[in-house]
Amino acid sequence: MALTTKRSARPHGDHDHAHCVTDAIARAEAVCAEHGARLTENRRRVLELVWQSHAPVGAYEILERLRKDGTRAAPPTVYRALEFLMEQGLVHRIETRNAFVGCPQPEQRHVAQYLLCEACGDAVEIEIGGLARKIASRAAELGFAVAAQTVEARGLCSRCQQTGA
Amino acid sequence: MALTTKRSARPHGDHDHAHCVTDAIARAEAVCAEHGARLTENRRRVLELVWQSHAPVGAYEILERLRKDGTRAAPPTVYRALEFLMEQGLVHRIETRNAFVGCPQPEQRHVAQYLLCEACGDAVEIEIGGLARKIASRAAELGFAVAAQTVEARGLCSRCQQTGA
DNA sequence: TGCGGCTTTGTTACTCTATACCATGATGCC
DNA sequence: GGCATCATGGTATAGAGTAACAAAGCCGCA
Ligand SMILES: [Zn+2]
Ligand SMILES: [Zn+2]
Ligand SMILES: [Zn+2]
Ligand SMILES: [Zn+2]
Repeated sequence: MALTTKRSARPHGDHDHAHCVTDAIARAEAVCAEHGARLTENRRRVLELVWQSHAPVGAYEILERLRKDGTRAAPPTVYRALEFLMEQGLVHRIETRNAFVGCPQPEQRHVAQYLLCEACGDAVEIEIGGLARKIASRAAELGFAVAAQTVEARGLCSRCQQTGA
Repeated sequence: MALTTKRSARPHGDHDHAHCVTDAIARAEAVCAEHGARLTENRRRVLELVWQSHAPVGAYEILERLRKDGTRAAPPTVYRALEFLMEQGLVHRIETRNAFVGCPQPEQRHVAQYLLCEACGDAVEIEIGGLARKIASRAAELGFAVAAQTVEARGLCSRCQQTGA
């Protein structure tokens, strides 16, 4: 039973998204093994559901999908899995949407920076060189010690700009 | 009936906070006049309540305080006022806290960037030179048109670092 | 093999945040 | 005064997140 199709994966379906998912799971296994953490069935399932699309997905949407599998899940089930996945760096939270998205680079810890398309909902994780450092160093000048950062830009992706015009 | 005191204003009460509030209101009047917008009694009151502290305040906390005034307010009352105040640039939303804080520079539109202390709750609005531009230009390289940005850094302010140590 | 401690999950019941919707009232322009 | 527009009141409900406690699974060790 395929979780995803090329069509549903990305509004602009131009890649083999099934590969995104299987690849993400495989890498998650490796990351968890490395960390000595247990990627249980629930956690793996939630990760798959998060990876169903490149658009951030809400916790309650995950919950619905879990229930369609026949499992009787409640909110804590989902939130606990998400918490674990975030601790492992496998999933990031999109603050401006109260939603979650899979990380394409879980092997190395990083500050996540996002471009969020307001038309198609897509989220693209980027890393602007020196940006995180710049924020931390400016904060340090003010005596502030940065522990975590959130950088999210909203607007229109290139595809949606063309479509809308 | 004074809205605020020096003590309650900032965890590290080292300034005349009453002045912050009256100044903020005065400038809000000017900004609204400039925009041809109406700073009604409700909106002014909500703005005052937001300015009660330099820590972001939740919508329902504002609601409680409104009710203590004797007014029978409901959530939409608060959210509508906040929406208006944000449109006018008088208030910013802190995404990582689902809370709102007054803008110290409402006269000129800008992207708000914040340092958020996890110990005392204080929010300091900063503007890191070139940061917004850098984000927008990197996005543009990827064909993405940025409409709005969120930049929030969490950690410890200088005072709380000393206190904790 | 069975015991004891730890981690993970199930379940219930909330709290907090935010919005949809419709009715009512105020404002200002002609 | 009539009318459009803006602002508020008020109810109900949707959406997001957590507290608390019980049950089950896993692991190392006797
Ligand atoms: Zn994909
Ligand atoms: Zn798009
Ligand atoms: Zn102040
Ligand atoms: Zn502090």
